Amino acid sequence: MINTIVVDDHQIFSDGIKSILEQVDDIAYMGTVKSAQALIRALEQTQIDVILMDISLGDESGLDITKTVKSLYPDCQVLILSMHTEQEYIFKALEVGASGYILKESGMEDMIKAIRAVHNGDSYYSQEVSSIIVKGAHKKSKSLDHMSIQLTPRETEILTLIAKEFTNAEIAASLFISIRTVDSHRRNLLDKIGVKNTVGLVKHAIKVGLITDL
Amino acid sequence: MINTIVVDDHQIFSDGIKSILEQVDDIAYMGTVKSAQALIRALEQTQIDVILMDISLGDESGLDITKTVKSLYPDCQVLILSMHTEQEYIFKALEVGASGYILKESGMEDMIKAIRAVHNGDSYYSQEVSSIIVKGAHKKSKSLDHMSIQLTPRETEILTLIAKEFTNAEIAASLFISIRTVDSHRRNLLDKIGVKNTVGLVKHAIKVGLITDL
DNA sequence: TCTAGAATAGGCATTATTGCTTACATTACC
DNA sequence: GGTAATGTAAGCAATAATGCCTATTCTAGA
Repeated sequence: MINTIVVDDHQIFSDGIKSILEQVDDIAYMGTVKSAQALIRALEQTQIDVILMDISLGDESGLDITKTVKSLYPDCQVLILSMHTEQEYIFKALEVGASGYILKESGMEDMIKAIRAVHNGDSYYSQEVSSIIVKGAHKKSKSLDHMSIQLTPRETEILTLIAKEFTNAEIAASLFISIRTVDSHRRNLLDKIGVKNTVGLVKHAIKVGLITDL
Repeated sequence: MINTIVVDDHQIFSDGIKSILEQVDDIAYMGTVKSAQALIRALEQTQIDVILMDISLGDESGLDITKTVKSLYPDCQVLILSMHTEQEYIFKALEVGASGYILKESGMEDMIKAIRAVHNGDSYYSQEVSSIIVKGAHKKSKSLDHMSIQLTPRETEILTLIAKEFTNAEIAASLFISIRTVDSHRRNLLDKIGVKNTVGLVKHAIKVGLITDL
């Protein structure tokens, strides 16, 4: 049985989904929520397998919600239901961790197949969406192998100490340099590695094997 | 060939070490430094296998230096040369990552055996030190299995988001609670997990498998 | 019913970090 | 001899995190 929940603030549309899903044996419709807040609450209380997410929510972005949800509940699959065919939306959806993207104009067969697919751990994109992805794919072939970020020896030293829970002041004291220098290195590291804070630095240090004992 | 360096500010003593080591075929004496600063410089320039560390350095603690060095150069082994037989010193040395601890009153055979042992990845403690360790061992049998820190569901959510590079403000927005609440949770996490900053939180999150994709 | 734990939230102070920018010395390489 | 990279350091501002404390609400369990 696949537990599903709908995130949508268009009453009529979600009613339609409900009546469709209730006719399908292996899919359980657990309800509709109209806001991110309500969704989080529902996830905390109920075991949800697949979220049917409307991408054009009122003031909140369905994509942002997706990102948060996937962070908290990675096992919960998100299927985007959208009216938008723009590449930007579709790729953004992929980035934030959605497992599928179908258009609201798709048929109910499409949606049911998609729900089963994403619950199964696969991805699902409807015909139109697939062709859009293919078109834009070569542009977005950015290197996912960021293993090859070149740090200088000094930067490596600094990063190692950061990942050992040293503060900048402690690093400065250990290496006999000014805190300002450690500051500079730290900022350069954020830039080079492409993360936004200490957390990202630590994860990179672990990723590249700079520290082994967690 | 085992490259060794001596950290000691007692000229006569280090001269003695030098003359002993120069008579040993498989051990190279690379010099003596009198301060942490000089040691770090030397490590940056030369491949050092074993550091012979005087624990009773003038104003700097050999133990603190050891900790820093082991953080930066985990493959570099530290052998403590000490006059102190107090349990406290010995256990502290173990904690900061020293591989061996011998007393200055030990014979040169002891020291040479110790250098070879730690270079080989083993530990080495002279007779007296061993018996002191055994005496104090049962007291210090603290649980190394900190896998069993019990976090509440909410704390787990917060920690997950922290480890995903969310700031407190972003977490607050995601979960629809006040920043102050996230603050509180964060402080409780630091307490519970027993770490001093965000870095420690992230590493714990990884350790217990809260986040899988680095 | 009383209590302990959990989640919530705020006050207040201090320290740490990030963001943006500039600068200088050294080394290595062309 | 010029140039790029590296390591060093700082000014200045804003945001984030940490430390220590109190307090309220709610719920589960004794």
